Amino acid sequence: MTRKISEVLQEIYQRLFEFFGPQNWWPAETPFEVCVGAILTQNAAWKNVEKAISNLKQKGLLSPPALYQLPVEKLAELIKPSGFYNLKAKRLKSFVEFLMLNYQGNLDLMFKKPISHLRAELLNIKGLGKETIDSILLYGGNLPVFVVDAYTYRILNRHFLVPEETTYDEIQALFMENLPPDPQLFNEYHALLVACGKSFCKKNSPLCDPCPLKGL
DNA sequence: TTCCAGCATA
DNA sequence: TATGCGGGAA
Repeated sequence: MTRKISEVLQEIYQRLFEFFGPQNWWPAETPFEVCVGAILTQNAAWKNVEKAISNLKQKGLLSPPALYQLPVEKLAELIKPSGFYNLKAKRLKSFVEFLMLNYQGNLDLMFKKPISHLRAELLNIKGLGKETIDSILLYGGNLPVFVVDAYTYRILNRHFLVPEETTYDEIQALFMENLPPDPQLFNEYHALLVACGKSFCKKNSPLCDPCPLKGL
């Protein structure tokens, strides 16, 4: 008797929530801070991103107009702790330019666009990939988009729920077609998968025995 | 020395 | 498909 995917996904969520509790994502004061954090945290530890964001905050630069004016070299210097700083400075500038030129720097306006249109628009910005964009949509815009990341893939794959070659879109569809389209649920679910990935489902030496998903 | 809330390029 | 990008923490 093979269980329905939706039941398995619900059980994963329940187990993780009972073990870890609410994760309170995304740690940011404003939607714009979510966007900046989403770009800065690309393949970087969040602790280091916090330092970079703190630098921007201290200088009063954490707004679309301020970053729009700031030279990319200055920006790179300030976000150094988050790593890949020259690259990420360009990416931040690209996003802010997009936001200023198309939405007058107004994120509320941007998030009013139909999700599929907006997602396609954002995908055209160099340096914004699917995970970054979906994080912005879900955590910045409170839109019902499921965020997939390396932890999500690893956890599903190790439990034989998806094969090796599964794509981002396929994993995203798996969640979105088998769960109610609830932003709060998607918010908590992704955050819990990250928590599980960091604590147990590690890249090289996974701790399967004490993992809350053991025996799934 | 590894690894991190990825992405673009060749 | 592999590689560059990179500082900071474990």
